[in-house]
Amino acid sequence: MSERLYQDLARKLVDELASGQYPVGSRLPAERELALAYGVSRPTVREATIALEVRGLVEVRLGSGTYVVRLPDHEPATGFDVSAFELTEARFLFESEAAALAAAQITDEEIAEIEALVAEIARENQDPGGTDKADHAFHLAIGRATRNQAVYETIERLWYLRHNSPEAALLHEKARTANVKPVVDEHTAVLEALRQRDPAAARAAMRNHLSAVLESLLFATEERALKAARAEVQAKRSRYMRATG
Amino acid sequence: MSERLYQDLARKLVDELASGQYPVGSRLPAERELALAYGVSRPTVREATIALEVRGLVEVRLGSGTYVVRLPDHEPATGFDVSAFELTEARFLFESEAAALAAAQITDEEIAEIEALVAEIARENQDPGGTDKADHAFHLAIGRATRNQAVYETIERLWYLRHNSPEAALLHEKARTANVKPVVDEHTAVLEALRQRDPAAARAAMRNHLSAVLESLLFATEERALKAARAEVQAKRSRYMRATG
DNA sequence: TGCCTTTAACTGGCCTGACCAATAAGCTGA
DNA sequence: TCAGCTTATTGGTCAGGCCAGTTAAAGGCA
Repeated sequence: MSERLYQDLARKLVDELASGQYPVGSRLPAERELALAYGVSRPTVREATIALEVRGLVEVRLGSGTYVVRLPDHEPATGFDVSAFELTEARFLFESEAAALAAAQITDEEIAEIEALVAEIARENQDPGGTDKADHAFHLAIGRATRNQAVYETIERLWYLRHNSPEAALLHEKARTANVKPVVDEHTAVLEALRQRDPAAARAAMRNHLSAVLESLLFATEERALKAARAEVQAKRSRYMRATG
Repeated sequence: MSERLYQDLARKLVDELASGQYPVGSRLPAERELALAYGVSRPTVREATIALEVRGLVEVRLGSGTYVVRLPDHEPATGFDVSAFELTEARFLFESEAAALAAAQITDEEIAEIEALVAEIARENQDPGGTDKADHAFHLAIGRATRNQAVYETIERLWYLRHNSPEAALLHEKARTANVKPVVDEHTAVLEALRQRDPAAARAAMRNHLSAVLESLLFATEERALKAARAEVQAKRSRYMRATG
């Protein structure tokens, strides 16, 4: 109730779409009609329809009307509350297969690109305050080599979710700095398998890499829990000391 | 250029966010200032900011201002133009592994649920005009059994994309009606592997199922191309007849 | 002097009413 | 019957205004 009017109206419209009142392809009432029906002004109606348009639910055609593009059913969750472990596990499952698919049809140019990225990853790891852009590019390049847009976007999405989970990013950073050397070797192994055009080897190398990431992530989680427990013990101890002074 | 003004403005604002001009947490200029700066009216500015808000880029706080929530980098593609083949291939890669993971930890309750869904799928296939809701529920139930939110959401997302590609849905429908019987057997095989808690068998059964879907999809594609070619020949022939008639 | 309250200058939320441009349906005339 | 014109309808945008929530500066009190 305390929502802004246009949000309230947008929600109502989504509900009506979901109820099947307006099938795909049908036209919504004119803005002036909606304004009258819901007791709001036309600018408010426009704001609500724009919200629906951005979500890809409707299409607004000048001089014609606003039409239903798709129903809000099955709308995928935003997925901002996935744990780092789950994300990496999903990548472990998915990117291994993607690597195998990529190995079957990768071009020389793509291999050269990935080779350069592995070198860049080595450089990144040297730098203590370095980013993981090359690492990102590495995994995306493999996704691109699958020649499958759905695979590519899924890899991209999983990485994206990781970057939008503060906890995940923190743990990853922690885990990454812990073992610099192996990470490069793991990437090199993937590259070598791709160069051999060996799907099974590529799958194995990627599984090995991501299971290592998973392991170091679990290690970081443990370490963090231990640190938190120690801090708690310390706090209790000092409180006890003060009390018993 | 031919974009609507608010879309144009929204794009410009996104560009400025991407350029780092406004870091996360900072405040954008007031609506009245933006209107003046870009030579548009305030309602237009409001429409643009609402578009950004729906995309999760900014947060609008009444009486305070609009603040940057996240940068538009790494924004995942909307993915509305993925072909049916690519989607199914991605599912083939991903859901097989998900089934293996699920087999390792599925509960008796979940097995019973999936069992009921397989029966429901059989019923759906009897009905010529039936939906594929049970099929959908089947795959989601396996995703849930992985105890991994990221895996679940990815499966959900791939299915969702399928339903939003008109071409994909059509081909699927075509492919589905072509081979009713095998589909039930394939689902039953997956169920049996899950019941045995056998990851390798579950992976194999799911791979078998989705590769069958992939095959029938290719068949439908061929058939459609043939039909289109025939229609084209027919059209040319009749035109020739009229011309020479 | 320093803290707290008050107040006034913002900011977004929403409205009225209007004009323009693109569309599409209806009309008209051939 | 159909092409071309007319006109009602629809979204696109603007101007200007009032209200309500927020914030920080100004002022009062201790």
